[in-house]
Amino acid sequence: MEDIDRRIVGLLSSEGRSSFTDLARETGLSVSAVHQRVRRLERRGVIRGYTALVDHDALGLPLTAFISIKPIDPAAPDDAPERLAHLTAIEACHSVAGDESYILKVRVASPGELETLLQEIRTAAGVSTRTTVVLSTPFEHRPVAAAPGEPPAAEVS
Amino acid sequence: MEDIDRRIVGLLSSEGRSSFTDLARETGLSVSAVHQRVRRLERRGVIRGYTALVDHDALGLPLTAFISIKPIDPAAPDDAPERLAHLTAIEACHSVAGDESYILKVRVASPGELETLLQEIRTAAGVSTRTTVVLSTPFEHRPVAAAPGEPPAAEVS
DNA sequence: TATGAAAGCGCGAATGG
DNA sequence: CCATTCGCGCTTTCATA
Repeated sequence: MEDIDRRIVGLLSSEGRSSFTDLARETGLSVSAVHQRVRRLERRGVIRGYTALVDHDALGLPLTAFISIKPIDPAAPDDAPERLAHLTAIEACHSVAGDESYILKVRVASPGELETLLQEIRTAAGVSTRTTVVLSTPFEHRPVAAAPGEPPAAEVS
Repeated sequence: MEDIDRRIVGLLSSEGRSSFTDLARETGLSVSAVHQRVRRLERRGVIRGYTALVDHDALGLPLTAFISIKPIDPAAPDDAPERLAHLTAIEACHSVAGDESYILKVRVASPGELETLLQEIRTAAGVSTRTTVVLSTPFEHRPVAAAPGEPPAAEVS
C-alpha cells in the first residue's frame, strides 16, 4: 500500500466507474499498470466492491433513521446482526461501545413503516430501541482522502 | 420510476461496475435500452454516482466513530455542515431530530487522531460533542432492495 | 421507449524490459 | 513492477419502429 495505490483508491472512491484509461491518465501510469494495481487492491480486499449511490427520496424511501438497540436480557447470547440481517430496510449495523450495543441505519418509506420495522427489530432480536430520525443529510459517502495525516509510520502490524 | 428501473438500480447498487451487457441480460432488455435507462436515472439524479467500497482498516483508518454534536450557543446561526466540510475525516453529516443537532460519521487512524478531530470539530463549529466508538461492523452499505413494501401509490409529487 | 447495427474504444491477457 | 501489443468485447450513437 503506497502512495499511488491510495491515489487510485481515492479516484475510484469518487468515481467508481472510471475507466482504466482515465485512471492511467490521472496517475501517470500505463493502462496495464493501473489495471494490475486495481486488481490487486480488489484481491487483497482493500477495494471490497463497487456500488451506485442512490437518491432514496426518488426511490420512495425518504425516511432515514438511526436506531440504537440494547438487549432486554443482558445474559442472552448476542446474535443481533444475524437475527436482523433479513430486514432489508436495515442498511448498516455497527457494534458500538457505550450504553447501547448496536447502531442500525435504516431507510423506510413512511413513519408507519418505521413503526412496523421497530416492532420487527424488537421481536427478532429481543432488544429495546432508541430511534433518531434524520431530517436532512448535508453530505454522505465522501470519498476517502488521498493522504490522511500520514500513513502509519513504522508499525509492526 | 417503474419496476425495471428499480431492478437496474438494485443491480448497480450491488455491482456498481456491471457492464451494460450484463444489465441487459439480467433484465431481459436490449443493451441500448438499459443504456438509455441508466443514463436517464443518472440525469434525473436517482443514481447520484458510483463509488468503490473500501476497507478502512487496510487504508490505515481502522477507527470509526459516530459523533453527535450540539451547539454551545443555541442562538448562533446553524452552519455546522459548512464549517465542518473541510475535515476530510468526516465521511457523513446528518441533521437529526432529538437532543442533538447533527450526527457525524468519522474515520481516523488512532485514538490520538480522534482526540485531535474532536477538538477541531468543537472549535470549528462551536459545538459540544458526544462520541460513540464503533467496535466492529457486521454489515454496511447493503444494496437497496428491488421492491420495498410498495412504491408510493398515487402522489402528486 | 424499444431494437439492432456499426464505429470506436476500452479491456484483459500475454510478452518482454 | 511497468510498458507495449493485439484480439475481443463493450460502449455509444444512430436509424428505425
